[in-house]
Amino acid sequence: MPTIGDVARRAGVSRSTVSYALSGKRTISRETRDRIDRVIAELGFTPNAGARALATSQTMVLGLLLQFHADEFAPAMLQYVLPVSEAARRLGYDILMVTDANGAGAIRRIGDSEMVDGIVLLDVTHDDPRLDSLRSVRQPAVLIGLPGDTRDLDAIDLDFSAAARQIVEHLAANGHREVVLISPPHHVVERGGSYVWRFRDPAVERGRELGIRVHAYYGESRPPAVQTSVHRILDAHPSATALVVHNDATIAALPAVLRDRGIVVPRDLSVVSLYSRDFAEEFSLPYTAVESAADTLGRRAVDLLVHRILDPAKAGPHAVQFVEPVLRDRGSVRTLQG
Amino acid sequence: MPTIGDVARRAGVSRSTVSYALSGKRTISRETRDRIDRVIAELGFTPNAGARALATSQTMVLGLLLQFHADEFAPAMLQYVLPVSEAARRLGYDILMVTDANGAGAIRRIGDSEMVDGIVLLDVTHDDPRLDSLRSVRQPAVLIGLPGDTRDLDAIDLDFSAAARQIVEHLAANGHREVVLISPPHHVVERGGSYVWRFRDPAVERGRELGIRVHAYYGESRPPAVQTSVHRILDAHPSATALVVHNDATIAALPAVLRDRGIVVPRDLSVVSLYSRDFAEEFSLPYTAVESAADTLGRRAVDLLVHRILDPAKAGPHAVQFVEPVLRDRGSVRTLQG
DNA sequence: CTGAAAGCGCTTACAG
DNA sequence: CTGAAAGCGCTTACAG
Repeated sequence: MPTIGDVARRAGVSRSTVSYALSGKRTISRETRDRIDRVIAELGFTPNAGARALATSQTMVLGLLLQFHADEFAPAMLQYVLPVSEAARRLGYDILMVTDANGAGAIRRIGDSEMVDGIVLLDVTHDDPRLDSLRSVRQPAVLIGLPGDTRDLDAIDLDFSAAARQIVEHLAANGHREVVLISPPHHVVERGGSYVWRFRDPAVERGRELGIRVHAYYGESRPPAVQTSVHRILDAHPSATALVVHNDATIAALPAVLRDRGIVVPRDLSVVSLYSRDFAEEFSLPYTAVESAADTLGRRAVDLLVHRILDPAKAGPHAVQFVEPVLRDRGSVRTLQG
Repeated sequence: MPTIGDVARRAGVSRSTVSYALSGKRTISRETRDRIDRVIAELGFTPNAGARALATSQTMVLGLLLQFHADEFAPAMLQYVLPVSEAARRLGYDILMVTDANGAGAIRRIGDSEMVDGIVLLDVTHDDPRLDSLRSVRQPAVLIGLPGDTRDLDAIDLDFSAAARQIVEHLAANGHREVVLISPPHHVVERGGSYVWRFRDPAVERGRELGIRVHAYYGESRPPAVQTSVHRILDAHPSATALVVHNDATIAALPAVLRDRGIVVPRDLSVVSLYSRDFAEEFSLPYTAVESAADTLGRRAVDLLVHRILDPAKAGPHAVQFVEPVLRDRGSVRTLQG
């Protein structure tokens, strides 16, 4: 690979002039610039990223920390990865994807060695053991998800509470008085997946206010347990008129389960859920749903992070941002006669 | 962050001594080493990755090129990502994940700027437009998948031909004479997904040799088209005794489809497929299958790549490696009476 | 409008 | 067993 020195020599200028031509940080005469450009093209010169990082203290790389849980429905993860990666590229950043089982250690490793300018943390839990590392590291970070303590950190997540209220209100407006809620599997709660209770509790609460009984259950993460659990839950509540599903694995399996039971939606049962547009497409789900907007979350997380990297002062104090969910009516909720 | 100079000063030695203590590339007295180790721990020193890369011309990062196709069943992709990432970490490498729509340009970018020491290419097509870039770049690469022209490149893939023969032979051994094959969707062929014909053609051929009629069809990538296509295909061949599925979306939907038709496997129909163990678990699939071994492919691709990075001479000429598939009998093929 | 020089933080021959 | 120095390839004050 040619270096900036090769370009300079061949163009008959100094290395600094080539550098400034590249960065545009000072004015260069038309002819010099043209000559430099020509030589760069001839030689196929690309600046060495490591050297540039060393000189500028900027790597133009963001760390993306993922955790794969063996007991989880896999398609969920991917929904964040692509939007994050694309948003980063648009802003000139590459993505260092880190999947170490020891996330806290990995953060220190990529942070202290200055491999990245910032970090995006996925799949954040209530008591996430990675947060201390994150705070100990020079680089700013953005969490996707909501931990118990967000001190010194930026976080962004869907407003699950608002999502729950929207759904319950939609059901109330259509005359429903008894509904069943299927949350993510219980092990997600144990792991500290706060979105479980941040959705469930307001759903129950808002139901109470509106005179709706909400029977809350945990779902399963995989077939065939998913199917049998739904059967069991529906068997237990024959008078419920609607099913609220906050669990990807369950909703993906639902069409088959309902067909088995001879249930037609919304004639025999109303269904509302919470999933992303991508997910709905992937599994061709016909249900009214609050959109979890993984792409919006991913994109905004990156925007936030880059903003804080480039202009920490202007980024202001650390904060939690909640993304307002949008209910997309696909007609799977029946209007009951008073 | 403290630098190697800070450590040296505090330990009362030269920077080179600290460096050698870190790398172990020359012997250091017991006391000096202990002193250095203590100071490193005290200061929390971690070498700067950019500086090290500049000095050694090694970044200890591998590029992983992914392509997301909007028309594809998403869970497939993820199966490779984790094994690649874990294998890389075990060997001391991090992963730069690149999802640019313009893969060829991205390869040049991360290659020419020396951001990576090597590249793993996923989702390789027959006429992959990224291969020219790959050849133009200094770094070695390993493809997962098989292009038409592998000149100057290492590639690794499942031996789809052997997989097809194993399956057909398994059916033949159990007395089947007429079977239906569902391949991936036709757009995968158009995109140059050679694994489609590398499986289908030998299946048909081996069938001919063994006196088995193989009716070959393309599947769909999503519900509900997946389901209706299976119904249509089965309707067309009432006398077929077995179904061979080489399509993730189809096999994931199959349990529901067969239940709809009142078909019990293997009583009424035998089913054999081709998928990974992870996939089988994710969707709880009970079918006899040749395992596509995404984890083995990912791991061996990384091993190969790192081998070629560290010792190009010993790595020998570029080659294509085929991974021998293993048929895992789950009892979904019925033995027919002669 | 441009250049010479210092510096970023490492590694590694060269010397002793 | 250890150190002084050069060098990796950039950027950016400092000077003119």
